[in-house]
Amino acid sequence: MKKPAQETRQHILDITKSLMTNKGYTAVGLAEVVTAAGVPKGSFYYYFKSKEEFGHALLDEYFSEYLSKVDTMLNTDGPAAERLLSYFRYWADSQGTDLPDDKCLVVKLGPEVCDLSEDMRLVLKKGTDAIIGRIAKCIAQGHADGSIPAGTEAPVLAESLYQLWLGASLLAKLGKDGAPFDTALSAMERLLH
Amino acid sequence: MKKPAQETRQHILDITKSLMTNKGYTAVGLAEVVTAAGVPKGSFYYYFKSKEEFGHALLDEYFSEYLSKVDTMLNTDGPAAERLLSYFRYWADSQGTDLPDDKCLVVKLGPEVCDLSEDMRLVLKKGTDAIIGRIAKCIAQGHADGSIPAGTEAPVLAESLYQLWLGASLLAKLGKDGAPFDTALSAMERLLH
DNA sequence: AGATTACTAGACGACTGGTCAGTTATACGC
DNA sequence: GCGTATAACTGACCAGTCGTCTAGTAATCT
Repeated sequence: MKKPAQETRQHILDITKSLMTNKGYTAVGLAEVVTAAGVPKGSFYYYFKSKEEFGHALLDEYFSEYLSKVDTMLNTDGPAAERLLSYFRYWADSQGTDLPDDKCLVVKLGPEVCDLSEDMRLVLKKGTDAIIGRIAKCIAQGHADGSIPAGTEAPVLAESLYQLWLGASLLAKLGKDGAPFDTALSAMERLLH
Repeated sequence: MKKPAQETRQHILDITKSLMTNKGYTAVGLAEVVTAAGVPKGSFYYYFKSKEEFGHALLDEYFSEYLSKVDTMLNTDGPAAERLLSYFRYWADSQGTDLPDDKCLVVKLGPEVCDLSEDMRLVLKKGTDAIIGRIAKCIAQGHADGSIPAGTEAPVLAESLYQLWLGASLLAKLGKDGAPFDTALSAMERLLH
């Protein structure tokens, strides 16, 4: 009957992600977490030393998954400009109204938890820096292969694009409508040329 | 000894704004609100029928103040491009690390409360639409007076800029650092020309 | 069998948003 | 001026939930 070590811990993390995505960090209580995961309440503190460490782990997990997804998307063949475009098309698709999962935790949890815990803030900072780094790398490749005209330094342009799409996600969330992504897409095209 | 009608209500709203800005909606309990405002707990429910209505009022208040500030900034003399620039310079200044007040509630509370209450979501939606509207109007004036070259329709460009700065605020919050605003400023300049 | 690790039940005190009977202040009729 | 009706306001209290902890059981290893 014994589960492999840490499998339960992972299960809690997996199950809870969509809970957090929908309701936020503070609004989701431990009781809800353990019920959803089908884990006894008392066990929670065996796997996590506090709710904060739990949130920390959740964010860590999220970024590592997200970054590996980004890496596969940005490291395919073809012109860098096209790869970049397909990444942001994926962004628009996944953040659209419907799907419950895969939502951007940076937008949803970032503002809430970064003031609650310095630890979580640092995870968010490191994660977003990494994402911008991947975008910057792809832009630099675009400069090299000629698919993206030079003009703005890759890291700066990358941060601009990320900001733009973060803001678009926020507006899409507030409006329950994917239209802001069209706006972001067109602005991005202008920034790239 | 009697206070003018609704003065206490207003006082609660005023005092609480910075609390919410720093800790978030769910994380701030009624007890903290009433203590900070120096108002008896029981009175809270005389002025507000629920915490949700209170949050609703807080956001309403925020947008009305913010919009009037934007209006005075965007309705001065001079070329529209300059007025626009001064608005976003104010944005960068006010959202910078130091000042406790005047923080953008759209970034801080938006993602958290829009899933908690449809009412609050609609206030946020209406408010952000209004802000974008003011920016769009200024851009249109810029098209007319020649200070902003034509190329992108004013409403679309306005939404792009707002997205960009919203995202910059989020990154600035996560990094406790105003650098993202420089990035946004330079991206904005490219979008405007 | 004994030692060690893996896991869990349940209760802890503090605190949550919310209620309402009761008190205090104002307004009005005489 | 006084009595009374009405509005303005309040604090003790509610049921429920919060995150946390500890004493304990169950499983595994030596």
